Amino acid sequence: MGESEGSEFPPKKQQQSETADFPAKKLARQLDFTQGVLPDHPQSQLSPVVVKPLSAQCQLQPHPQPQPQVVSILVSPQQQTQQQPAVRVVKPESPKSRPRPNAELKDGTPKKQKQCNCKHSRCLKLYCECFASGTYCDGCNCVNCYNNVENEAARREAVEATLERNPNAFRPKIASSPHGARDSREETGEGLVFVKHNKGCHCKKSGCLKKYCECFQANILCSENCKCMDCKNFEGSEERQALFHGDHGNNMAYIQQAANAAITGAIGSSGYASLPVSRKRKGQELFFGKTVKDPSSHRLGHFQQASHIRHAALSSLLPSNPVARAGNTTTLGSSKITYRSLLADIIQSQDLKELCSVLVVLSGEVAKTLSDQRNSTKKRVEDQRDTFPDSSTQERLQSQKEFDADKIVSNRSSANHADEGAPDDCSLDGADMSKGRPMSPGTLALMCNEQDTIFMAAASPNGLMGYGCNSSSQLPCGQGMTEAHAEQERIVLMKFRDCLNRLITFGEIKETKCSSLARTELGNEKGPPSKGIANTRTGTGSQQGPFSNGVVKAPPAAKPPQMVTSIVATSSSDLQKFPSLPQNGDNKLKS
DNA sequence: GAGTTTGAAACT
DNA sequence: CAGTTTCAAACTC
Repeated sequence: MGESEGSEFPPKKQQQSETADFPAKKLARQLDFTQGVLPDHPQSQLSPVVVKPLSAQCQLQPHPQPQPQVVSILVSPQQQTQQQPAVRVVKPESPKSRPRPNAELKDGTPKKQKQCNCKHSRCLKLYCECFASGTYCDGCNCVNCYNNVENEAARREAVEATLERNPNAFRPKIASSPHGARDSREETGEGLVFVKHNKGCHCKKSGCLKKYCECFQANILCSENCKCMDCKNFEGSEERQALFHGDHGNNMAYIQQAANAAITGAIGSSGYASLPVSRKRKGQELFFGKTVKDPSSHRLGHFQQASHIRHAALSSLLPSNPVARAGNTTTLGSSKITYRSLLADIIQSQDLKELCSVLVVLSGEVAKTLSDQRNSTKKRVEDQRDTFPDSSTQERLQSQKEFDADKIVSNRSSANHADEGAPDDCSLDGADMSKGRPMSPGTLALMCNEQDTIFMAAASPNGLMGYGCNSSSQLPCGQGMTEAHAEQERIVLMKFRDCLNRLITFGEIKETKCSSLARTELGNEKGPPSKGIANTRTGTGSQQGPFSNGVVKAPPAAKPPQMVTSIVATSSSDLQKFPSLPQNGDNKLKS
């Protein structure tokens, strides 16, 4: 009733002529809004992902491709007739992370768009979810809707009014904490992300455990921003845990799927939606200080806590970079689902460099060995030609030469396997990389074309490819050079494959641990809930993670850097078989 | 589906 | 800023 129905929204025909007088600044701001791209609103570029309520969040949702989406409001006027629920076009994406609880179906399938049911607000106030989310009403069940193209003037004015009341009205309510305050943080599949409700809720009766509560709705814990009463939406809350763990089975499957996805990379960014885990308890934890609390690290988030600390170093190769994505994911609000590969912690950018160095060195060494081999063979042939000038002997010598070349390959392969010792390597080696396997003309042509530009260029800084060049210079491109590079490529690829295999193995180990952890955690939480500092983990302790509990056989090197080092170290040991291998590279790997 | 409850938004 | 009203979603029956 408080809204003067008539005066506040003049007839649309009139209004549309008024809009031209907006100050430029205001107009620009409105344009931001009307285009669905709000300033500082990164999540507007992400696909809609739905935050499920705690009870429903146990299923792994298919992750929409995070392809950027222009969220300009494009609903055509023809489709925007008021009160036309029958017409249902795809609504532009919400630029706002305002909780959109109905944005999905019960089975977890994302729904296109929330349909509002406004009756008295004309869909021009924040009461209206469509309006609040910066979208036109489309196919809604609203009455007397002005949130459409036909009433753009009125709508714009309403936007203006709303922004004057609250400049952040259309900004995400749920956003990452700019300073990464540890309170109210959320552990996601991607490591810890600091999220909180910007304004906080003010719930009184719901205990912040119903969707009336915006925090709960957004699947975050209440934070110090909240002014709620009798809040139960904090880490360690019995009520909350009871709610959350209503369905262990799904949760477990969820975690398992997540781990599998991370390992197999079946999902692009691989991973899983953020579990409703660990955040901070507003009251008690603030009382005890922020560094100690975080019993958070409870549940799935255990092993991800370390990654949270180190995530800044993750390379772009990794499926998800928490740092890069934190802004997006955390401001998603309703679409706050994050993904992270289980391998994310394992590889650091420096490790990739090391691996590349190893491969380059290995390549150079192969080239050198080949070159030496050919030189010796050639010399032998020449010597023998002088002794046995007959053609049959020449053929035999040629065969000998080819045999020698093959022998090099064979030696390399066996050397690779000799010191790897990893059982998981056995199945893949050798067979599919058959030595002496003829290369297709296309491959040969490719090698001839690329060798000087890519492959050799990569190694040339070390001067290692000089061997290959020397070798090549002695033989026609189609033969010696090609063979040399084929061999180099083969060895390098094999080694790279071996590294990948090892990486997979580590990932599998990690998966196993995660699964066991999840089981353990779920089992433990059936018992007395952790509250306050009782189960507080220290920051350093959490680094160690739950893997030290012996539940799962720990890998030889549990820490990511060590993992990678050991992965690459295989190459290092291989390189030792080459007497002329530069020591620095070896030492580097071993260090 | 109707009625009730709830808390954010709007208003005073 | 606090209190009240309005509003629409969430919830209950």
